[in-house]
Amino acid sequence: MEKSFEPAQIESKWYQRWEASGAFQPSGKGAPYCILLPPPNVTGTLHMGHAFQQTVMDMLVRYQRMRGMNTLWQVGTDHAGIATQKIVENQLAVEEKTRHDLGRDAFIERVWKWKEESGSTITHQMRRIGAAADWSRERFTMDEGLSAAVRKVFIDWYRAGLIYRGNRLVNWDPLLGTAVSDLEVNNAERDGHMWSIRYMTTDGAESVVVATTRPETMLGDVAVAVHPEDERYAHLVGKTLKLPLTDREIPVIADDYVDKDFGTGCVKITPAHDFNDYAIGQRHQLPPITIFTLDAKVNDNAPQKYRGLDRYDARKAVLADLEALGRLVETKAHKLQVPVSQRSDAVIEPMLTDQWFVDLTSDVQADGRPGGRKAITQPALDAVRNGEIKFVPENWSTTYTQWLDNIQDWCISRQLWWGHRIPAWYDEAGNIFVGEDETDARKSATTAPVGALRQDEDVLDTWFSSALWPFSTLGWPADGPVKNERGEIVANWADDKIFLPSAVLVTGFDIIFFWVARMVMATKYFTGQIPFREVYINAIVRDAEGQKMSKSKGNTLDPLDLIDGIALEPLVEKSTRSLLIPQVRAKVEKRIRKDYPDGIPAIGTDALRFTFAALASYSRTINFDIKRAEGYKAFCNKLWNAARFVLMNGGDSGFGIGDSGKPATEAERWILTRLKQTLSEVEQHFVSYRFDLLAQALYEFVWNEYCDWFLELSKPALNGDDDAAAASTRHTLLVVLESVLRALHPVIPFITEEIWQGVAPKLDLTESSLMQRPWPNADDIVADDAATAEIEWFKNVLSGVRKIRSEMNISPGKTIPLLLADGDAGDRARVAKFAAQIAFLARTEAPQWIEAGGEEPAAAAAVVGTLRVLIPLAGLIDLGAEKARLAKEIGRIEVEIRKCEGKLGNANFVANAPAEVVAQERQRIADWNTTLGALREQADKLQK
RNA sequence: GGGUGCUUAGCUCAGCGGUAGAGCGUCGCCCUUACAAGGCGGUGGUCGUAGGUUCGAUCCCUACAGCACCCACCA
Repeated sequence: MEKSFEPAQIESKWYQRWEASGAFQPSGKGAPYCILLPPPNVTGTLHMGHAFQQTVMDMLVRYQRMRGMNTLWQVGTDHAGIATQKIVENQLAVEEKTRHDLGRDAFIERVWKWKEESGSTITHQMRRIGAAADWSRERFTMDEGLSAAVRKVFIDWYRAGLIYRGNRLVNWDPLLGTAVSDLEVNNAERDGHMWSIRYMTTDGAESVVVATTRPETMLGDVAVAVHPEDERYAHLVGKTLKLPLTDREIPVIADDYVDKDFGTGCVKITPAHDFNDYAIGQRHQLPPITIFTLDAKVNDNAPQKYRGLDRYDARKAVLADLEALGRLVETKAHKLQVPVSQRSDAVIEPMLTDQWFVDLTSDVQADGRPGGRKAITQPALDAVRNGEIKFVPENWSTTYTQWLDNIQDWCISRQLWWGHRIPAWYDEAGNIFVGEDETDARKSATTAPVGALRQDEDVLDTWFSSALWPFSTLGWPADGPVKNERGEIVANWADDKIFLPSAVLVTGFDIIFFWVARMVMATKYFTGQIPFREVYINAIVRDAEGQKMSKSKGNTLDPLDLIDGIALEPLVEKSTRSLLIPQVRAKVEKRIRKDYPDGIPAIGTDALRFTFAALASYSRTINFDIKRAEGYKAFCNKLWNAARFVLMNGGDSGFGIGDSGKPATEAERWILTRLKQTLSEVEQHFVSYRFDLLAQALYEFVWNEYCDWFLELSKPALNGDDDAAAASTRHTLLVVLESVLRALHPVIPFITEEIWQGVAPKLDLTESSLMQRPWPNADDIVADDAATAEIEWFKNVLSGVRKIRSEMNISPGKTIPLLLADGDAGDRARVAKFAAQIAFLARTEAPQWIEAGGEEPAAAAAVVGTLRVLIPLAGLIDLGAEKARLAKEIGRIEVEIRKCEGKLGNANFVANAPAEVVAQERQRIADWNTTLGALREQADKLQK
């Protein structure tokens, strides 16, 4: 083995071998265990969030596979409608073309071509982090099988009356030219103004003042509303107002929606461009007037002079004209929330358009069939409420249920080209025909179409196909094998439905609504099953200071740069490449040069994964600190070197892993006991998804127990005279190492495999890969509490000596005499048993007992129970310093004793506390008193 | 407005009713034959504030303060 751990060489080798051997595919034995990869966008590249989330999934999958489960990690990518279409449109823009120049077919062909060329970047990057996923079953949301599922779901829901087409007010992105769902709209706080405008009554006798942040929409006003109980305006209700700048007259209406105390208490009503106003318009049968075109310019419903103006230009014009008319009463600064499209940053314009919706809100349809709330929403709500689906951490279920309780119908049509085209056709009379294709649509029609049929131009929301992921990837709805474009079988519902429900969904909280809830709805409806039993909501990865990672801040990290390392200049280049604003560029460059003056060191995949595990508590965010990762690379190196030691000294133990008898030494029986405990803990932490505790348990075991104590204790055993002890120790070194490699494999697969290959032959193991080994079962290991007590004693003795050495400044290399006094028969026996270990590890001469009443030289002392461990002072130790040290120690123990006495002296404590707590407290005080006695005796001796 | 978190060592975080922990940092001694990416030893905390429950509170309850995030929003 190399002297230190070099991740690069190891990683490239093992992943290929694993994948080629078919180790990532379901094994056919054991109970099914499935995890669905949240399909990343084909356009995407791997970021820290992916790397973290995928590490979590990979740990679970590898663990369950070792436990013998029939494990499937279902992977694939999402076509990501808007995002992908935008990328290709941007490419066209460089050629000064639009998608319309190409036409629909040519454009889509171009997107497919782009997808084939660069669409698999992210899946290749996934391999770098070691994802043991079944690539042979990789799917794409627009492949043939999944598209068939989309069509069937659309058609079935349509025929069940659960999908409808309607002219509704929707969130319209004027830049992208499509509707978007409520979820795809964010609110952004902007500095704006509040303008107050005077509207005169038709008779010119009176007026009202309305306030608005969007004065241009007055061109579409259909009323002014006041509160029904507002006495100021009661006499005006029913009268009409002259709408300024237009020749229209609009009524004053009364509606509860209006807040009497806000502003003037008068609200202008623009149903076509505001969701609240739309509702009011409906209540009062006021037909909406749309005043914008789909690209947000004023349309022909407005007066001539504003037509064709962009909405913001129209605002200026309207304000100027109102000002000129003396109708602008007030202008004041106002912070407002502006709805912004997540995908384009364009300000959303509510628009009346024809769209397709999934009914999620009606209880019963006109014809008596169940409505969407009953058929789709309620079952999804029940699944979580009744505990069939469990969120981890649990409180996310509140988020989920509250959203479903207040859900709106889902707008599923998008005015895009890239996506699943809606399987609906219109005849010349506007009748709708839905079916697999035009023929099917005609066939299933109840009325004969008028003239030719024309397919709906729109595509479905990306999340529509994502919602089907839990069952569409398994082959639904086909009744036979589903093949990919290369003719390979990727799924077969008849066999694969055993993987539904999957075990756990690992995903971010940000897509609970977009994806999680919709998967539950669709899967419940179409298969009658829940899609997954648990939802583990993973934390969001932030930078070391807890800031959100963003390119414009320059605090993003590319997981591959952490794995491979990157020099400063390439890092600067890469981080600033896509930044167009010079000031931002300069700021980012400065930050990177400050944060990474030497670039980023290569820490390797294993250390990165271990870091993710160690950070994955139930906390909502994890702050990724590269220092932490470097620490875990050191851990990998530690493991590596421990293995080197074992292999160098271990030789061939002469017997296989199964046929060891009782280990010969206490140290072996102790480390096996600790291994057993560690394995049980790790198993629990897997169940509760506490990867931080899991990583910590393994870290502590390897470093603080196996390396710090067992390896050190093994040295005198291996070099001693007792051949049986040496052979047994050699064997136990190997057995514990091999077990811990198995336990660590789900977290750090590469290094454990590499080391295991060296260890396996020594234990006559015949598997070709660590991946084929079973999970180490804690139940197979025998615990030995007596041995554990012996080793705890030993550690106390040794720590005592080390402390003296360190505090008295005795050179670590110097061998010193060691005397023992007092103690009991047990101490005698232990000293005899561990004499070689004590001498070796404490760097002392062979321990000498001072018999009772014997001559005792001035010495520094450590106390273990009644045993005094003495380092003679002569020439080594300053008497005054030792006295001070003892006094400090005595003082510390006296404080502890006083605390115990305080408790035990409290009658209420003794009366009310559980008996074992009282007993424990009595034991503690007894122990402290023993130690204190020995220390005082020592202090007396020194005094003489 | 509704909801959900968080506040513990210099930093990042575990612990969540009975002796305050880890990693990193920091200080001291050591290149001891697995590992200086290391070894050994140390320093460092009135567990956000104020009440309450309890024999006992960092942990449970209440209020308050500060910091995040999600949802819905008054024109």
